[in-house]
Amino acid sequence: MNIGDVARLSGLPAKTIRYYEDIGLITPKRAENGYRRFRESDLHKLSFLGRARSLGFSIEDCRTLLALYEDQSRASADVKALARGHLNKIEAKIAELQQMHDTLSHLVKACHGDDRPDCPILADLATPAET
Amino acid sequence: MNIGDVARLSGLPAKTIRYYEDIGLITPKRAENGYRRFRESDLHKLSFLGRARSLGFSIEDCRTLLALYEDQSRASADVKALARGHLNKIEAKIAELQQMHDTLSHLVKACHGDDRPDCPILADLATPAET
DNA sequence: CATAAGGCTTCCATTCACTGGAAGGTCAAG
DNA sequence: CTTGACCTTCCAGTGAATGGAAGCCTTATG
Repeated sequence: MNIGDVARLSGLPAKTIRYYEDIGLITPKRAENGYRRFRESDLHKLSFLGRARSLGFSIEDCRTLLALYEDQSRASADVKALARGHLNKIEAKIAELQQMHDTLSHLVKACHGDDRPDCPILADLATPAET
Repeated sequence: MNIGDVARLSGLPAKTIRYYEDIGLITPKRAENGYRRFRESDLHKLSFLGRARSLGFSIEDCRTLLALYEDQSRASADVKALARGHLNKIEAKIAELQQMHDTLSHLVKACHGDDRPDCPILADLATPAET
């Protein structure tokens, strides 16, 4: 398979696939003409990576997950710990965004939004933080 | 005031303040020795920027907000539209993270997390997307 | 007066995970 | 033979800083 084929099948852009080779996540063979030649196992890895990335795992996490996946003697505890750690980060990020959201939606509601300059949003921004 | 003073007072790192000058958000004067000389108005702008950034506004949004803030004849509708747009992005991001969170926490719960290799998290990642 | 500590300057590189684009080689169809 | 779709590499840019090196400037102390 050429890169266009695995791109279609994995749903990843060809650029991204080349990048993944660059950073050593996959190591496709080369044909005589220099084209990358992908095997089923490469495609499988790429799909795995795409799914892991869509769950928000970092590239380094993906590297670890791939290694665990291929290690037949892995402990599921290791996978779970990694996922749990990522989940914690997601939760922290959601909490942070929720905080922004609450503050901002309050301000947006308070702003009458007409052609007058008076604006509670700008007033808040101009006010020293009250943490 | 030197950069260290405004850094302390605004809560922003000196590096960040220099960067803000670089991209034209502030334009402090210079003393004879080459040091940046900040005025009260610069400090005020920096605090404004810090607060806006903490609400997640992009640098370009901050630039616009600052311009609106300084435009005495602004329409509050313009500020509100910008904030509303940002709020939409926050909501989209929260929804995306919440989706990741739901999927991942389900998987984490399903993983027994012991020393056996069997793992529903890896099984999910190895499964083609079902979108 | 010398020196040491701390503050200031600029400039360059790095982060993360791609993405865009240029310049050029390869291949199959008409 | 040419067109167009692929493929290749390499370089640069994204956002928003952050880290570090090399080298002035200032202030306090011995």
